[in-house]
Amino acid sequence: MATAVNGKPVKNIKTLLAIQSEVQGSNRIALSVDCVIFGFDENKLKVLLIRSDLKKYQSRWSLLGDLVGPNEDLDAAAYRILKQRTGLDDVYLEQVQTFGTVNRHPAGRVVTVAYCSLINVQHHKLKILDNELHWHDVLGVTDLAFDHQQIFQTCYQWLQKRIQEHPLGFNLLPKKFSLRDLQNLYEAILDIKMDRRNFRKKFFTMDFLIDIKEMEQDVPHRPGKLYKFNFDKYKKKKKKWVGIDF
Amino acid sequence: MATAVNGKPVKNIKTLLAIQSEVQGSNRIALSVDCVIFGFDENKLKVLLIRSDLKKYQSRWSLLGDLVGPNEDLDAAAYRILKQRTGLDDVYLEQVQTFGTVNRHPAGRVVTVAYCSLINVQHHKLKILDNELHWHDVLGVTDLAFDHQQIFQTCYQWLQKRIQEHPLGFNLLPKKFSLRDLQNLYEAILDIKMDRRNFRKKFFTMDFLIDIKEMEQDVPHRPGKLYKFNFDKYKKKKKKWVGIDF
DNA sequence: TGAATAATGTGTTAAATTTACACATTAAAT
DNA sequence: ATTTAATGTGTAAATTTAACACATTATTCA
Repeated sequence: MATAVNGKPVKNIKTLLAIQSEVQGSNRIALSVDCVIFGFDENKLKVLLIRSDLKKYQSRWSLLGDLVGPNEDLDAAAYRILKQRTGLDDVYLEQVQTFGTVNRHPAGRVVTVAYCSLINVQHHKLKILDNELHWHDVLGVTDLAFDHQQIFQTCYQWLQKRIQEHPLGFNLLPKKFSLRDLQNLYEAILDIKMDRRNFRKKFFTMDFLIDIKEMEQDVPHRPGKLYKFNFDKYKKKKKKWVGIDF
Repeated sequence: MATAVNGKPVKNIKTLLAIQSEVQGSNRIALSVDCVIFGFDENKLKVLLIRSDLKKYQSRWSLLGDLVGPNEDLDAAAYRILKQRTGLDDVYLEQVQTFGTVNRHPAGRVVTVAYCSLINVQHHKLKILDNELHWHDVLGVTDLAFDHQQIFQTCYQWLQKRIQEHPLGFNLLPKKFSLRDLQNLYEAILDIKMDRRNFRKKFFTMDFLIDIKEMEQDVPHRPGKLYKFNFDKYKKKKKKWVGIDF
């Protein structure tokens, strides 16, 4: 902040106290976090939704959100909401975008920050089911409450881009996984089919997969090899991408 | 928002009125926008900074920021600040990230949303110079006030990535530009040297440059051809990028 | 027990893209 | 007219991507 407050320029040098009065004054806005929690199950990308509390939107599904506390870090609020709603912590969680249109929420001025998370549906069973919390197939998500459809779309597109540039996907898989598991994941998130041979070649060339010399169990066909992702090696290699492309 | 407010779960169905009381109650936070305005001049990337108002940070440079008004759209606040500080509108402006650590600002709890802008220094002379507003070479920016160094770094990295995926750069150039102008721009923003022949080939292959059959004037060497960017063609072609790469 | 099934695992080749690099051309300056 | 300092063009090698086929392995079922 600088020499103007809420549009009114201030010519004289302001003291800390003067700015404090502005910060503590009427220039305050309700701030919320909305979590778009993606999961992967039965080779499909899912998203967690709950029923909206507002009667006007009673029949609508909405994202998992809550107000940010006055003494709560923004990131902490996102993790709190995820924990409260699902009982889970220690999962990947990233800020995506802030939505701040004046009339986006019927209860008044609420600016909301969208966060994304990816969790493994099978390995993280939901412990809380209030407000009909459950997984929805992302391809069938329509007509969400408030501006949540827009927030969801933004996060879905963000995820599709992000997963091609960072190894997010491995947080959705068990520690040991087959290349088929990995490909199913990418195909589900990107909603495309990929060539199995080229997909393998791609990941082997990247050289972040560790062959753990184990095979799949209890599959009704030839079992595939199992791999682990080499996070340490990835962190060291992080390449500086240069390549104009639009 | 859903069935919890500020960490306290709410079991019964809440009415719109009840939620309104939360939104209008004490759960409100000062919200600001900080603009990181990049410019290009003399083949160098610059950024606009002003002197901080706070005595504690008197000698520090800071970003252009202000509180968001209770009835002001978030994007509108960013454009207002840019306009107020520079007199300019109709420029490219994008949201980058929100910073919400509790103690990030000495005046109290202020969550800030960072926006980026790219303007042409030579063609947009600053009309307002309060608080020693002027262009700083980005490579020499250190020790900004508050957490502005972190915000600046985030925006700088964002810009370097963004300019490789979207034709932002053309907003920095005059409508007619030479390929040398374009390359200088990319080299300045990415802080690297590029091969002139391959750079040309890249942009000609993209096929978004229009040869306007004019030459540079008043250059102390062989004048280069001038081009325009074909924004219409770009909008139509926008490709869906698929290519796992990390 | 062995044939059918449904996966995994491995190349190979052509096309496209990226990288490295060299020389002729043009206008201005001397 | 010569020098200078750019622009403008092209080619060849290396790398990456895309399209595509067949042998292998474990299971299932007749």
